[in-house]
Amino acid sequence: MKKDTRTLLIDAAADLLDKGGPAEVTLREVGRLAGVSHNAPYKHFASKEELLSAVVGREFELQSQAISGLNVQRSPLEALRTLTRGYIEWARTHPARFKLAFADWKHESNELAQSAAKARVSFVTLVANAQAKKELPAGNPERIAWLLLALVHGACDLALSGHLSATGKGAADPEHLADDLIKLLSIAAKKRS
Amino acid sequence: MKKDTRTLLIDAAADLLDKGGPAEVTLREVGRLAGVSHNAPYKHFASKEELLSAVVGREFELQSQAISGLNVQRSPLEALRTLTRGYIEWARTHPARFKLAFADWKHESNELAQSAAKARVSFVTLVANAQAKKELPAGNPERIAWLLLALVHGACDLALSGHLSATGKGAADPEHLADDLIKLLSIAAKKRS
DNA sequence: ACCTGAACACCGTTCAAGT
DNA sequence: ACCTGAACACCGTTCAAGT
Repeated sequence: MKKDTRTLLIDAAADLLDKGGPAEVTLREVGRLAGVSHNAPYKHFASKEELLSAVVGREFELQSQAISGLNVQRSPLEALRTLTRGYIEWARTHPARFKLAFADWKHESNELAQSAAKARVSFVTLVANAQAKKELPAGNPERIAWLLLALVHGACDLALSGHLSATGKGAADPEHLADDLIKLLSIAAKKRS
Repeated sequence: MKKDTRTLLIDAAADLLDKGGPAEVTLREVGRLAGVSHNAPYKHFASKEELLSAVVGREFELQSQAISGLNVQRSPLEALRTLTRGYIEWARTHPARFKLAFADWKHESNELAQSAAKARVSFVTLVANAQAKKELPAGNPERIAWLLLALVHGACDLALSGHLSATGKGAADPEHLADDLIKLLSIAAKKRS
């Protein structure tokens, strides 16, 4: 099955992005890697920004599939742990895609917002499941989902930019911080109100 | 008191950055705003990246001064709340500086790392104070400081890139999420072990 | 020591033209 | 419908020269 030019262009852009960030993604090199001329991309994307947006959109799609495909774990809390691990893994292996996914989108495409939103719906469901089993405190599940996501995202972003490398015993990597928050949440869940 | 050229260049770069991100910061325009030629910046900075790095360095310096200048509040917990509010305010009013501060620094200057580290020392001290008054759970103060910083940072980053705008009752802004975490921490502090 | 003006290589984008 | 090659404007960077 041959890939169409559009897909080849996105593949090439993703590769270059991984290699050296958005600056490394030149339309000339993208075209070369895809085997077309340096401005063939304009027949598929209105601008370089739209091409990069397509790369990010595909990332969100993959992520939302990964979440949906999560096997039922021993407990909802365990599933949440797996989920955060996946997010951290993604940020570590594809830092440029991670950074770009949360960059400022001047022409914020509606399509991009939708694929991102889709990826988060399953996440909120997991939280609600954990609440039903009293493994997380009561309250709006979206709010708790945001709390978890914000922490994991922030820890990844700080780690990637080298702002989290504590020395010695204070060492805190994203995995540890995520576990810390989940622990705090389960403590609050067990507290009699 | 006349500002020297170097300061004028940093001022101009910061202004352009606020206006439209790093792409808007062209050395030609920086020079024009500073009243010098388009390549005079090269007599003060080795590259555009170093100029931007200087802008970020100044931001961290200002932040560390702001933390040090925090008046003693009614409680350490209240001081932490004020601190997070300041961070969020900074991210909201200068989103481009915020994003740039945590971008990938290819030539990660040692100077930049130091000014960032300096800004965090006072933060850890605040956490330790709160622990001494039993307002935060025991444990490594750095670890708890990272937890707070990661959450607030992540919430700001998600909010800026439009990934946090929940609809209706699930609405979560950085301030709410920060309060949620501080609440969770104080619950854990009060729990008998 | 600091600055200027010309020049170079590179890149995003446009356009007229080809199949 | 999709692609090509030339061309344009812009930008980071370098260099020889000025005070």
